[in-house]
Amino acid sequence: MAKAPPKPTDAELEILQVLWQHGPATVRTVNEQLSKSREVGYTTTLKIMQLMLDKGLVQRDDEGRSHIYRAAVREQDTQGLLLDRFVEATFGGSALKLVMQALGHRRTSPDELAQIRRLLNDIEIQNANQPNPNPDDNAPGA
Amino acid sequence: MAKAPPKPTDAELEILQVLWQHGPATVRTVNEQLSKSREVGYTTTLKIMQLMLDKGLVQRDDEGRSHIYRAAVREQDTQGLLLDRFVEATFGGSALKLVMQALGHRRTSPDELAQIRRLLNDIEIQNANQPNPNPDDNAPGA
DNA sequence: AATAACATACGAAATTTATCGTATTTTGAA
DNA sequence: TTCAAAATACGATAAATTTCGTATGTTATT
Repeated sequence: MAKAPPKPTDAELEILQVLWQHGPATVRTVNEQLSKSREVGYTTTLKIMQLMLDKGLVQRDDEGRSHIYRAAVREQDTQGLLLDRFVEATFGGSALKLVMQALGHRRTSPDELAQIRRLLNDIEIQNANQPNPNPDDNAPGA
Repeated sequence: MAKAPPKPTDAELEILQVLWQHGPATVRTVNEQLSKSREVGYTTTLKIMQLMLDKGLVQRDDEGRSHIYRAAVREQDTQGLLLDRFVEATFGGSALKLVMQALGHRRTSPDELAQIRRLLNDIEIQNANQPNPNPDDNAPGA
């Protein structure tokens, strides 16, 4: 079984964001996107993408003159992995604290609040339909 | 005006967590707490705490034989700072996506859901009473 | 074929972080 | 006072990350 790719670094995450949003792209395209927000040399981007290939974070099609890179990890999986680590390091493992901080200390639009309410409803429906998917979590009987 | 302390590193954050929870403490005490979850040498902890002093992340009382360190940054402020950076790096700046991921991809207890609902209610009351007190505060170039 | 333009490969430097060994200082007790 | 225990200070190393220069290879055009 192939080893799971490691946690991406900050620079790698920037590149993944571009690939997730844009789809498969050349080094040049990625570098142009990155250059919109900060200055970065072409060979710097190239090098990082080559390292990402070694780590299994991206795949590439190297036919033709320039190679086409694509993300080899999914956006949601990666965000989830990073979120777990972040919650652990910063909020002592409490996702609730994170959400409270995120919602409580910045402006949140009515539309966003509505989306979150819908999500809460969905979750509660899930909970109602499958109240105890992991019996070890709770005490039996009740 | 004194410069704001920088973003703490992972090891520094670990130490801050101890100081926030335990209150002012010696290097030895902090090191003993850290040693509960992983192996770390005394002088390693000492060194990091000295660097944190230079950076302004902690203060210390150096009377007596051993120095007493205390956090110089508040827990909520620090979490907020780190959260901002994390949201930017991982979710492209969308706090909504972060919350959706945090709530959607892990089990959330009914009690936690209730707390979040209460928070949503509070926020909407705030919004209704003071729809937009300071429009320039948020929203850097989207 | 020669060449300009562009692409990749690779080595190496600079930074940051984390770690720890050793030297020095302080303090309390013998 | 002398000594041992414990604490701090400091230097150095190692690993990871980021950066970029330079060498090399490829392609299309003239």
